[in-house]
Amino acid sequence: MTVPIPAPSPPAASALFLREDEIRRGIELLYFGYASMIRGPDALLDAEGLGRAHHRALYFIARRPGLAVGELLRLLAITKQSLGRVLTELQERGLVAQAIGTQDRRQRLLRLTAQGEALEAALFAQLQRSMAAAYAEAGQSAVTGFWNVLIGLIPPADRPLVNALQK
Amino acid sequence: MTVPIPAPSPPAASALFLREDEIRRGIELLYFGYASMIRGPDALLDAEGLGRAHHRALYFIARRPGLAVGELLRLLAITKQSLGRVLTELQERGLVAQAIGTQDRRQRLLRLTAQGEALEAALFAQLQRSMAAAYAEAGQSAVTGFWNVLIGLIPPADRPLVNALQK
DNA sequence: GGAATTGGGACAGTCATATTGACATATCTT
DNA sequence: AAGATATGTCAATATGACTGTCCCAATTCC
Repeated sequence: MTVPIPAPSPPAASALFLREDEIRRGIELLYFGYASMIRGPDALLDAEGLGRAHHRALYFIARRPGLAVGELLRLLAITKQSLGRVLTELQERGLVAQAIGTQDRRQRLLRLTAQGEALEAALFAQLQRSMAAAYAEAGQSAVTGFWNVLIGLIPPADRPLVNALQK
Repeated sequence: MTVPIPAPSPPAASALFLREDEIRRGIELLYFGYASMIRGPDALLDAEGLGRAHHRALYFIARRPGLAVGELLRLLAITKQSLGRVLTELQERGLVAQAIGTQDRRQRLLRLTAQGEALEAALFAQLQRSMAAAYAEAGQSAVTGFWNVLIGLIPPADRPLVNALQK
């Protein structure tokens, strides 16, 4: 097991956190933490007859109103055929609306309707409940560490895409 | 020189770390971090003709050799019909073996064959590469925060199940 | 000892979400 | 005018989940 070891200087504690058990602990917590979070909105989605794929699309459209279909595709990392069905359904239900791009008229800019905003807000409230509770329980300094490890998991090439979600 | 150097300006969680933007940041990083991690072994799985569901089963059987089918079901949080197909395939390929429980002879205790261990080790190496790099980049104190927030996401009732994976 | 419960397995049908491949149209770039 | 890009659509397929039902063997309860 060859792992990158940061540097020789810091005493004792620093090398230990790359042991297999520590790695497995991180994998498992990431798995169960992620699963627990996304399970929150399931009841609401079921009641609407929507799935998690619809939620992901709603989430990013809410986060970046006016994003183009191609940007959403890159965020979701699925094929346009897969997204097509989801987007069509969301539009048929009046949750999402399209507008033709102003700079590039080939683009279709997506945004939520008032109805879509209401649903997304309700879904978000479920995620928020989990996340806010976890933040509060762990404390602010833990949150910084949480973010930094997760950023480290994302391939550098993908980070600009993720960071662009922040205003 | 003493500590792994984080990226230029690691965005710190602000004092108002419960604001909507901070919550959304956590949701997004958790989403992309999780997705990035589990994408690592995909090429290997494809080459074997296996899917992520097989990997999850292999992972937990490797982690807890001799666990019963019911325990695996609780970890994966799926139905036994869903697990049934996965487990059958893994056994047909000679990656997983069953033994009758010693205390309770109704139980089927699962473990990896030598072949299964070899495959799981290769799959784990992929996960490890991501996670070790993220740990090294973020630094040890970040890892503690990472764990603590993730633990906070897991409903208290489920935590014993997760913690029991640690020896 | 008999009844109820539990652990595991199996069959059948369905659904949600993803895939590949091919093709079409409008628009932008050069 | 030619080529690239953004989007949409049709068709077929795969994966991984679901519900519902039935079954057997072993354990536990009374």
